[in-house]
Amino acid sequence: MATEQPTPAGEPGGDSDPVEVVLAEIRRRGGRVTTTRRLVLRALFEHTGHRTAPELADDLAKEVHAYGLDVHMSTIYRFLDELEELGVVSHSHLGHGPAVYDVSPVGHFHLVCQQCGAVTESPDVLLSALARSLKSRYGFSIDAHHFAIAGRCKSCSG
Amino acid sequence: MATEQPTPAGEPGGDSDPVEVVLAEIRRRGGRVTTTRRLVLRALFEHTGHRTAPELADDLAKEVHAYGLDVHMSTIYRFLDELEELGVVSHSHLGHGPAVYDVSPVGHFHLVCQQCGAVTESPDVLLSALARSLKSRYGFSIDAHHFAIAGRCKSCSG
DNA sequence: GCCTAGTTGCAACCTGATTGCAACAGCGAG
DNA sequence: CTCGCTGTTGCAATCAGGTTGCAACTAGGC
Repeated sequence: MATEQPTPAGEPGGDSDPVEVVLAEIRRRGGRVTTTRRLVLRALFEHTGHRTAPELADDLAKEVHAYGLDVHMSTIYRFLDELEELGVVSHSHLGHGPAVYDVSPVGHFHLVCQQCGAVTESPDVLLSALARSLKSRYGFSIDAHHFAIAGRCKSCSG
Repeated sequence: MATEQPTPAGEPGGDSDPVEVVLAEIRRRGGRVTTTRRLVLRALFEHTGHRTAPELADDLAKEVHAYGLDVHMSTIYRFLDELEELGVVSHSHLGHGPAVYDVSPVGHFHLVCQQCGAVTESPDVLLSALARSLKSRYGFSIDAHHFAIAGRCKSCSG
């Protein structure tokens, strides 16, 4: 196992490489570790920003060519699905194009009920589409840390 | 653009029907008023919620059947496009399904710069996707009126 | 009533995404 | 090391939402 691929990043010790961490988790769940999956994960983690499945496929097409492999869209979608279940990535739909996949956000923002004061945590990813819209339209950057959304929680909105 | 304005002099008879108001605006722009368009508009205004183009088409298929007409998807999409330019509706992409079209929101929310205090207005529609996500995931209803987003404006984020 | 320019129906096409299935391959048992 | 179970992949077919080019049609100004 963990046949260390010569990682270009030169990470000391396999554990710090998020790619290998995820692969280990997959294996623990009874999944198989394949070259394709390692490559998809690498492409995902390489660029911190969001990627679409087609973009991913395109990147892989180039990199993978060196291995004489061909990575199909269906494979990518199926794997991304699995990664999402694993909590490694999450996807959201922006505008017209394809869905974008982000490596799961660590942050969250807060929903505050104006009636009962209850606070609900929501992952930042729900905000990403809005954040991008506001950024591109007004040049406005949301401050996620100081960000709370006012409204009514489930039990108070009845 | 002359969105419907409540005339101080009082509403003359037929003008109160938003469908006819929009049709009048279309005609004034040199557009043609057709039965199809009247029906699409009626279907749009009938349900206040958001509708998808396929839903719209489905509704129309039934209603229009009485007129012996057939309304094509392409026609609906083209007309919705035009309505969007007119400012009558706006569409947004939620989840996986088709885009949803809403009769244009009247409201807007505020972007507040934490550094210089500048306030930017942004149409509520940018919030609709977020609002729906929060609603379906947490049952949380955003209060758009008391809603301000904190962050940095264009000039302060540099 | 005529003509022009806006509209419509239609069919072909595009992209993103999903599915069924046969072939393949990881990896643990033996 | 080999075998075989089972997860994974490639592929082609399929689906859905959406767009476009074009010929036929018609609203509405003259």
